[in-house]
Amino acid sequence: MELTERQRMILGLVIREYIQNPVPVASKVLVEKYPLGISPATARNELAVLEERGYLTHPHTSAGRIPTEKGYRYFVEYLMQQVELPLEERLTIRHQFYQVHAEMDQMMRLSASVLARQTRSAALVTPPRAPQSRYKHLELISLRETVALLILVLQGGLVKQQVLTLDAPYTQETLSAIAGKLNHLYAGVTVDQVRLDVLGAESLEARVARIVRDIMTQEDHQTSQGIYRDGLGYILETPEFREARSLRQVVDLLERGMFFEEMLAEAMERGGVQVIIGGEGRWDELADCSVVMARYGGESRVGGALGVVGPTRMPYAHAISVVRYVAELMGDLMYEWYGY
Amino acid sequence: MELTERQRMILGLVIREYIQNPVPVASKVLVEKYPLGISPATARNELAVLEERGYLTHPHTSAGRIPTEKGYRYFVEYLMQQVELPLEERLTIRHQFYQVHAEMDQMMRLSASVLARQTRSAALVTPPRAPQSRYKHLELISLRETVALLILVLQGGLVKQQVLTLDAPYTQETLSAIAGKLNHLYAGVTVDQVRLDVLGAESLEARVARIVRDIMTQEDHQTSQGIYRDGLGYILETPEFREARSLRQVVDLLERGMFFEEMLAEAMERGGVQVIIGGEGRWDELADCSVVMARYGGESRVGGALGVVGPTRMPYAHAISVVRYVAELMGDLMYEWYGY
DNA sequence: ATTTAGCACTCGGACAGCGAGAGTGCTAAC
DNA sequence: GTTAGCACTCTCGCTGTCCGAGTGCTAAAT
Repeated sequence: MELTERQRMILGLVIREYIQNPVPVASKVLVEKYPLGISPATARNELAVLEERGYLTHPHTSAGRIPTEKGYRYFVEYLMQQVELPLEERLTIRHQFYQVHAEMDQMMRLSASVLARQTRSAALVTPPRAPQSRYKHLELISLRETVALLILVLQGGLVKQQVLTLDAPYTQETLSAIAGKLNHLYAGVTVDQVRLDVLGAESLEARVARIVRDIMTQEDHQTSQGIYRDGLGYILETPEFREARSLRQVVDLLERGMFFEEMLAEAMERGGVQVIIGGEGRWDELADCSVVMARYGGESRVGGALGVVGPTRMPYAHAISVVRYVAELMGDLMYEWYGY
Repeated sequence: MELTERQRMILGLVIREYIQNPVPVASKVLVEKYPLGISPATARNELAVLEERGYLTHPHTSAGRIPTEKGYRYFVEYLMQQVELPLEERLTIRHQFYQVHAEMDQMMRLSASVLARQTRSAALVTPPRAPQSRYKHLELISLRETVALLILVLQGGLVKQQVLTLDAPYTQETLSAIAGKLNHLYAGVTVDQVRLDVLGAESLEARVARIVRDIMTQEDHQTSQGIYRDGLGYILETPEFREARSLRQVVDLLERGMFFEEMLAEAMERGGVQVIIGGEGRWDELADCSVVMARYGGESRVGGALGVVGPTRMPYAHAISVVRYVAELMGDLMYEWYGY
């Protein structure tokens, strides 16, 4: 039931050929283009076997073969040789990262842009998230007499802000005092350790503390907020989406980015670069798409995900290399900046 | 050379009809659908005049009329009656804004989403920008021994952050002292008033001050950073873009959002809701698109822009109402939060 | 037992021709 | 100025035909 070496060879060639140019590949071009030392007839026999096994298929009787999802899967799993990204490309990418300021938002935007450009696919980057956010520092800054800006820093350097309308004028000193008090009280706590009962119920402290708790709660539960996207346009370039079929669906999906959270969960578990081909039966909208994604963020539990979305007919080897490299780069920088 | 009342009437009807369903409108359907009290032949004569004048065209000899850009322009300028948004719709929108936390990012995301959904078009929202950023407050928070988080608040509540790697361990107290010193020194200054010479060249203060200056400089010059987008998918739904022609270009343009900055400049000048039809000769990529945009942000000089991008065949009256309403709403909230 | 040559067969895509239908422009009458 | 009538034009969908590509099968060759 196993495939022979030659069959594997041929399968690989068909897929490579098809990825390179998206027309069904015929037995003839196969033997002409590659020195297999067999005749078209033999190739046809082998192709027939591969089709029977479910790795290839036929658009219609008198057409060449195109890969099935199973075919791609086999290719990615066993046939594709993992190459490290060529030095030149690594340098191009690395170079761009050097220009970025030490700020998470900028880095994510950049990552998305780099991924998109290098793979000519749509790219997504989610912000890093800790499983449990922890209080680090609070700051209250008076903007006007009765309006203050609340800045909450969570462990790991995530900064949240909110405007606060006060019921009475407060000086900066009073505000700073309140912030100082809460900083002392809440240093390092998680959301369920935020105790409100020690504060006067109607005091400003209590109100601020409630807001802090709300923000932390939101942060722990929120999904698909602040995802960075880029290269949506590339999707439109791929021939398979020229005739908009489910294109709208795909773009919608990318805009919402919901599925990504789900996939993220798994990527978190498994680690390494994940390849999801044709929605893998679970995401109908991604029927003709593949997703290559990876977690970034070192050994610790705080991290995010990033990846690209393209047609199933995607240069997997290259995409995987790029995704892996960018993920590593982001991980390194995060470590450098935040220490995890 | 002026149009007669009846011609204006007919032009309006043709455009309305065409907007409602995108097939060339024929003389016959015109007289059948609307009680003009004229025969198809008369209508044809009038249509011929309108075509001669450049308000309408013909895809081919035996087809009905479709509006030209000039036609749309005339429509928007003189024929379309400006209606206020129906109460129900206003409530729907307003309701959504009540759920938002008092935070700029969230509000912009929400605005984009609301605009997109209500107009079924792509929507863009730029962040508010002051012509000159002013220093408000600085905070240095120790993350680890040799890593600190720099948080800079600009006048108006814009928060910038950056990670700082220190050359030696500093305690939180030392950092706070430095921040306090700079806060005292730089209260309310613009970027060109940031003086570095009063600080020891090699001190951490000086380094922080330089970073502050850099951030402010960047903020004053940066363009099209942090634009929020939504509803890109709607573009794909419009029949005129079904057959991707310059679709790619349009999507690209939206992703980069560059043109928006340019348009913003003008919108800033003129005020009110701007309508740019078919790129108006200046943006080729927007050939079949129209943009409805407005400035938000009260009388003061700090504000941003928001708008929607759809096909030239766009329900202008509605789009304009929605854009105006959302702009007002954002302006109000900003005033409430930040006082301008 | 595998490989190969040969050949019939099938299917899609391009092309041309055709007819129907829609809608105009023109002319002449109202 | 308006309208009826009519010829004319152009698109669109349908049909039939042809061509070429590529397969699957069979029988011969290695």
